Amino acid sequence: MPHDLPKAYDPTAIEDHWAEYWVRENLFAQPTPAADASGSAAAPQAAPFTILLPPPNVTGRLHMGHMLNQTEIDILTRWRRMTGRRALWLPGTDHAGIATQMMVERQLATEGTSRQQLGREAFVERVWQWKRHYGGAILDQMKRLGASVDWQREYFTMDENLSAAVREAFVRLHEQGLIYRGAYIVNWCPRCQTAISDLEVVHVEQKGHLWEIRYPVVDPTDESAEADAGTPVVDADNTPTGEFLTIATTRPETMLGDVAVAIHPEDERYLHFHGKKLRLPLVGREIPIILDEWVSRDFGTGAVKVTPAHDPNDFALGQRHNLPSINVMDSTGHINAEGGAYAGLDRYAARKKIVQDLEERKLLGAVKDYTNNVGHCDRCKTVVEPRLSTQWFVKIQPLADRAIEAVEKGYIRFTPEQYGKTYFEWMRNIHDWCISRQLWWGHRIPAWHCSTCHKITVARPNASPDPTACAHCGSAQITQETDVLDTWFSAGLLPVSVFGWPNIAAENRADFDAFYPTSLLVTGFDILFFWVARMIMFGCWFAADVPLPDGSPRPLAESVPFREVYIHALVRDANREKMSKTKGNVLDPIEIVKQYGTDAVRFTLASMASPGTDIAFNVARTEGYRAFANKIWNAARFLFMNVDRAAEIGIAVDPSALGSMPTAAADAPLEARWIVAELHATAAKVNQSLENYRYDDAANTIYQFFWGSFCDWYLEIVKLRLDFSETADKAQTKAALTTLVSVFEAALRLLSPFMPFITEEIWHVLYDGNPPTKSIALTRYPQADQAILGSHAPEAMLGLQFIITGIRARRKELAVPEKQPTSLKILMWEGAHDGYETIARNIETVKKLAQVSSVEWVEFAHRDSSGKYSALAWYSVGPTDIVVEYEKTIDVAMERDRLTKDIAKYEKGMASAERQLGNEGFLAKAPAHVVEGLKKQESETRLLLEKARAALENLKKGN
RNA sequence: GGGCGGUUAGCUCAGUUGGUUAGAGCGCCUGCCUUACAAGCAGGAAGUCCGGGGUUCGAGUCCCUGACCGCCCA
Repeated sequence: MPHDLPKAYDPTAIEDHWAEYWVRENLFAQPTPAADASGSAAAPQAAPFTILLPPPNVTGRLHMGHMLNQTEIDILTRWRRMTGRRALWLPGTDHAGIATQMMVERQLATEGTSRQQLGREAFVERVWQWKRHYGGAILDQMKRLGASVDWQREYFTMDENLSAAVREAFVRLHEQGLIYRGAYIVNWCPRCQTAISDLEVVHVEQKGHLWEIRYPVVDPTDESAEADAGTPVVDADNTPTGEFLTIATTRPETMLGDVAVAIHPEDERYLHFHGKKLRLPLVGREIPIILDEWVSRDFGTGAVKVTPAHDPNDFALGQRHNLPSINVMDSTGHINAEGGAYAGLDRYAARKKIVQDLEERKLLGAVKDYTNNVGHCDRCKTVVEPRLSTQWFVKIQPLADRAIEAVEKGYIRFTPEQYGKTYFEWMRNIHDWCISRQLWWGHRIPAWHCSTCHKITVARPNASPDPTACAHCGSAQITQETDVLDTWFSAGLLPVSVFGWPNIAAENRADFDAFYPTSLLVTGFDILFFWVARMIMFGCWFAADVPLPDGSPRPLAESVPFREVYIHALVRDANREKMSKTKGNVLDPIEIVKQYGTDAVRFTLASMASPGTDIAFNVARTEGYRAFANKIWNAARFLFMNVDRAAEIGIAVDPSALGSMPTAAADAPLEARWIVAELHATAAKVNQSLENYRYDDAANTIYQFFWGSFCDWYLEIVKLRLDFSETADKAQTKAALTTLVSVFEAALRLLSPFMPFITEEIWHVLYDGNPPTKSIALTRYPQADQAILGSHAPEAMLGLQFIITGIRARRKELAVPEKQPTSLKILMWEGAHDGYETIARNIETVKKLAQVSSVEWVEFAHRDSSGKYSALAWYSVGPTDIVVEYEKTIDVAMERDRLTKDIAKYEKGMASAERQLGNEGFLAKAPAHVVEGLKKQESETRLLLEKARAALENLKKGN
C-alpha cells in the first residue's frame, strides 16, 4: 500500500487526532505498582520518574508561562519514559480560594445577588457547580497540547482525600504547638475582605507625601474644654501658641488611632520632651511621649507617631511599651466609630479631610513629596491596609530549619544553582505564616470555638467527622471557625497528599512507596516561596513520619518532596517586554498553536529554554520551526516514495533493522557510515543535554542533525544509491534503503519528546499502520554506541563536504548558470594529502552535488607549476586545489579583491599563530594538543597564503 | 537599604574546567520553481564580545572597577 502524505505539512490535520488518541488509549497512565506475593514490598521494577504538574488555578486559562512549563515537563517526562523509567506525570488543579470566590461573586453580581444573600452553604455549593461546569478548562487545553500526563490520577485540591490531608496537617501542627491564633498586624485587603500573607503583597513605588503634623504638648494646668478636644490655644492670628512636637507621617488618617509619639532617647533635639504628654490633634486624646531606640533620628522629624493597630512597627512598639491598640478602621477601609467625626469616611477621603482640618487649625507643618513603597494586594491590586486582627499562624521556624538542612545537605538540588541562594536568603529570614483567610471557598479551619469556656477544640475526625462537644468543658455549644486556610497550605501538601498521605497503612501505601519522593519539580521562579519552599517544609515535616517500605525510619534525604528543582524564567514578548493585559502584548498559546502547530510552538520554547534566561517569544522563530516540521514531513515523503519504488522490484527493509540504533558495515559507503556516526553523536549530545536541562542545546542539536546533516547532505547523496532499475545492484540499493529508513526512524524517536505529534504521525505511516507499539512515545530513546562515536567517517566526510562547497562557491563566483554543469580539474601535488583518496572514491557524489560533468586528475611535481594554469581559474579548497572550468571571461578586479581579502585574512591568522608559537611561555605551559593544533593550523594557513600570493602575482602577470 | 542576574552579529540568544582564527536561528544581499520540500535549494555579507584596569604564555570566559538594564526581598 503506497504511503500517501499530503505535499505540505498541515499540523491541524493531525494534531487533534493524536491528542485524543493519547488520552483515549490512556497511554501515559502509570498504575499503582502491584505488590509481590508476600504482599508487602512492591515487586522490583524500573526506577520511577515522578513529577507533579504545578497545579494551575481551576479558574485559569492556559498562558505562555504554562505552555513553557508544560513543554519542559513533557519533554523530560517523554524522554525519561523512553529511556525505560516508570514515568508518572501527575496533573491537577488548585481550588484558588480568592480567585475562584471572586469569579463566582462576579457571576452572582450579574444576577443581582451576592454571597451574603445566598449564605455560606449555598454559596459554596454554587462554587462547586461552577467548578463542575467551567473548572479545569485549562486541563482540556493541556490535553489538546498532548501533555503526556496520567489523566487517571488527576487531582483537585478540594477533593476529599486531599482535604483529609489538609485537616491532618493542621491538627498535627496544632498538636505540636506549631499553630497559634492571636491578634497581630496582618496585611489586610479591603477589597478581598481577607487577610493575606506577606508573599501576597507586592510593593510598588508610589509618589506620595510626607506630612509634618504638630502635636501640642499638654499643659497640665490647662483644663479647658478646648484643650480636651485637641484644639490648641491660638493667638490673635489664629496661630497656635505653646509647645509642639512635630511628627512626620505618610498616612495622616491613622493618627486617629495614635496612642503615643516615639522619639529616640538620645535625640538631643527632644531631650526636653522626655516625660511630657501630647494632646492628639482632632481627637483630643492625651498620649505619652515614649523613648525607643528603634526610632530613626534621620527619618522625617525624628518623632514618630505610634499607631499599634495600623502598622507592624508601631504594633511592636506598642507591645514593648504596654500601649493600647485603637483600631480606627473597619474591614472595608472606612473609618469606624473610633474615628469620631471622621467615622464612615473612606481611608483616602479621611486623609484629605484630616489634612484639611489640620491646616485650618494651623497644625500642619511642611508637606514634602515622598516616594514610598506601598503594599498592594497581589490579586486585586488594592492598597493593602496593615490591620490588627485575630488570625491563625504557623510557627514556621522548626519547619524552616529542616527545609534549610535538606537543601544544605544536597538532598534537593536547584537548577539554575543561584536559586538555592535565593531560597536560603528567604528561608533564613522567614516570618511566621498567616494561614487564615476570611473567605468561604477553601478548606475551613478544623477548629471549634466553645461559647461556654471560650477555648478551642481542634480535632481530627474520629467517630463522627466533626467534634460535637468542647474538648475542654464538654459543652455542646461549639461552632466551627469561619476562616478557611490559605490556598498554598493545601498546595504545599500536594507531594504527600497525592500519594495517599495521611492514610498510609500497609494495604494502601504502594503509591507512596513507589513515587515519593518525586524526582523533579519544574516551575517558575515566581512561586519559589509560595509553593516550592512550602512543599519542602511540609514534605520534610510530614513525610518524615512515614516509615520507609522496610519499616525503618525515613531519613531527611527520603523525606524531601522532590530531589531536583528546575526553575524556568519568564516568557516575554518579542521585544523582551513582560506580557500584560494592560499592554495588550499577551500571546495566547492556543492561537499560535492553531497557526503554526503545537510541535512548532513547543520547539520554539525548547530551543530558547536555556536555564536562567527569559524567553523572548518571537513568532518568526515559530515560523522557522514550522518550516522545520515541514522539512521532516517532506523528508518522510521522499523516504516513502523510495520505499514504495523499492517494493515494486521486491526490495523491502527488514523490520528488525528498525526500533534500535542503526549501524553501518565497515565497507558501507562513506555517507552511510557518516550519517550513522552523526546519529550516534547526536543521540549522545541530546541525552547529555537533557540530563543537564539544556533544552536549547538538545533542540538545536536535533535540528542541526535533521536538517543540516540528514536532509542537506545524506538525502542528496543517497539518491545516487537508490537505483531501482533492472540492472541495479539490489544488495546495494537495499543496504542504502535500510540505512535511510533506519536512521530516519531513529531520528524520529530522538525528536519525539520535542515534537510528539508529527513524529507520531510519520512513525505510524512508516510502519504502515502496523507499529510495534501503540505509540512512538512507548519506544526506546536512541542511545549512542561508544564504538561508533569513535568512527573516522565524519572526518572523511568533512573533506568531501569541503570540496563540494568549494566548487559550488567557485561556480557562483564565476557566475556559472545554476543548471550548467562544469568540468573540474583536481590538482594532485607530490606528497598527496590523505583526502585525495576519499575524493576519488566518492567522485560520483562530488559530481552530483556540485554540478560537475567530468573530473580530470592532474599530477604536479611542484606547487609553483600551478602558474601554468591561469590564476583566474585556480582555486584552493582547504588542502585541495581545483580548477572549475568555465569559459566566461573573469572579472579581474573582482578576482583581485577576493585574493587580496584572502591574503589579508591569512596574514592576520599567520601573525597571530606566529606570535604565540614564538612565545616560549606558550610553548612551555600550554597543553601539547593546543600547541600541536596551532602548529598544524599555522602550516595550513602558510600554504594557503603562499598559494593566494602566487595567484595574485599570476593575475598581475596575466594582465 | 540588602541580595541576585544580565550587557556577544540588524533581532533573539548559545559559547563547558581560560586554549587554535567567536557560533546558531531569524533577518539581510545574490542566484535558482534542480522530481521530498519556494514553509525550499545554493552562495554570501555581517561582531571594538558594554567601558577601564589587573591576573596569565594565553581572557568573551577569572579578579577589581565604572556605566547601563532587569529581578527578588525589606
